[in-house]
Amino acid sequence: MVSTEKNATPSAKAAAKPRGRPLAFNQDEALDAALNVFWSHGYEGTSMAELTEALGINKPSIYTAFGNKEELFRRALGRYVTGPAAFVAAVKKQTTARQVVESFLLQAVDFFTNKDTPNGCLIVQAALTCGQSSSAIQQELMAYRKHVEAGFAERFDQAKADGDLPQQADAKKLAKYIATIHQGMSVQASTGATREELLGVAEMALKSWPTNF
Amino acid sequence: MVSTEKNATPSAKAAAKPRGRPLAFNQDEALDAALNVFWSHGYEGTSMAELTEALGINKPSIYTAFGNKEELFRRALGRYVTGPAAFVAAVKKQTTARQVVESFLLQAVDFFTNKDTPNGCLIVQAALTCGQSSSAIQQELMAYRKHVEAGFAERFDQAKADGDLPQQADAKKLAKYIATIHQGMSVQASTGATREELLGVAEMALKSWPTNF
DNA sequence: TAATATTTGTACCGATTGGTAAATAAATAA
DNA sequence: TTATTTATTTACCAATCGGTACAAATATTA
Repeated sequence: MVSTEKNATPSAKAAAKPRGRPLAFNQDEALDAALNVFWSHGYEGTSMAELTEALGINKPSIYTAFGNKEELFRRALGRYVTGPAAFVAAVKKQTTARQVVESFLLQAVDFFTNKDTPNGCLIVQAALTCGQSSSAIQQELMAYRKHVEAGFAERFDQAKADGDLPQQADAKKLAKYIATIHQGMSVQASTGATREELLGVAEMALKSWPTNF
Repeated sequence: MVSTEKNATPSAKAAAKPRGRPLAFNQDEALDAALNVFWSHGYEGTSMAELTEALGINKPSIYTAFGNKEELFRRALGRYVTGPAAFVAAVKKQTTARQVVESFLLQAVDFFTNKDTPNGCLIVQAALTCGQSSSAIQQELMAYRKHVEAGFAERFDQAKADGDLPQQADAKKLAKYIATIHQGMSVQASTGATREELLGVAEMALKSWPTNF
């Protein structure tokens, strides 16, 4: 079920009036539905038949709107990164490295065990589903992971400059460490770990965090 | 290519002489080949076509020998657990909890990055590949993980009794912690992490291990 | 109204999925 | 040899995969 919605607001930059038959669904709602399916079953584990049912849209409409399955996944992934998983990029704004990683892991626990969304991380879930086709998707996901990890490493280098991490700290190593914890918690969550159990894991992982004091 | 091999040794308990046409392949070698494919691509990511090519055996022979794809996976999984992954159960024989977990993580690093085998852990790899069919396989893998984790928890309880873990230590929590590290390292390994990087992760993870001294 | 543009539903495409029927080949038992 | 048993080969099965041709439906423009 996708609600029909007309853009009834005549804004300043007038939206060009569409010529033909109007879309019977909302693109963003459809993408969110697709995201949920991919998030649950991975890329190759999701069939077009599942998608048509979840989106409430027939296949040809999906193809005219999004291109193909791979493009649909990319669009859904974009929604994921800027939506529910936006906290991953946002935590770097915390004032100290310690606060960054603590905020990251604790938010990840809540995120992974949120009752309203599939358990675990879409990117970890989809990255491991690899039938040697879809290698393009796989490499893209790997690149994204590397990007996130590099972002944390940069943040930790900044922390060393700020003086809230010891000079001898290895930023890349620390980044890979918390990425590994994150991915491990994702696997645990997608196979049934509870919020309390993951909080215990995060707490233990934080104990080994280097300090200047 | 699978070598033909007759059981030429007339042992005490005489092996019943087979009646019909002899098998043209060695079952254990075939299982090892199947294990390698499943290990690389997961359960659903592996097709029977890939298996026939990797084993060098036609499909009907695979089906008469092993039943079906699911049974073949189970058999391969058995070989995995008692073969290359046997160290997981064996490390519990170490004399202290600290030695158990240290030995476990360091061996896991070498195991995950062994050049002669696929990267990462078959069980993590296959557990996340889930197209809602094969839920039987998925639950079996989850049960196995739980079993391993429970085994570590038991070992840590023993360590508390032995006095090499503090009395206030939470055995289940510690077990889930190292299981999470293990799974995270597996994801990292299957997406390209090097031995040195994983050693860094393991080293950091060990820093938070509780001590009595 | 008629003409045009776009989306929809139905029905289908070739390729691949896991799995098998049936004939043939290779062994032992009589 | 002949009968029996088992394994192999070839060729095929229905179901599903991602993707699409085509015509009916619904909108704007003229």
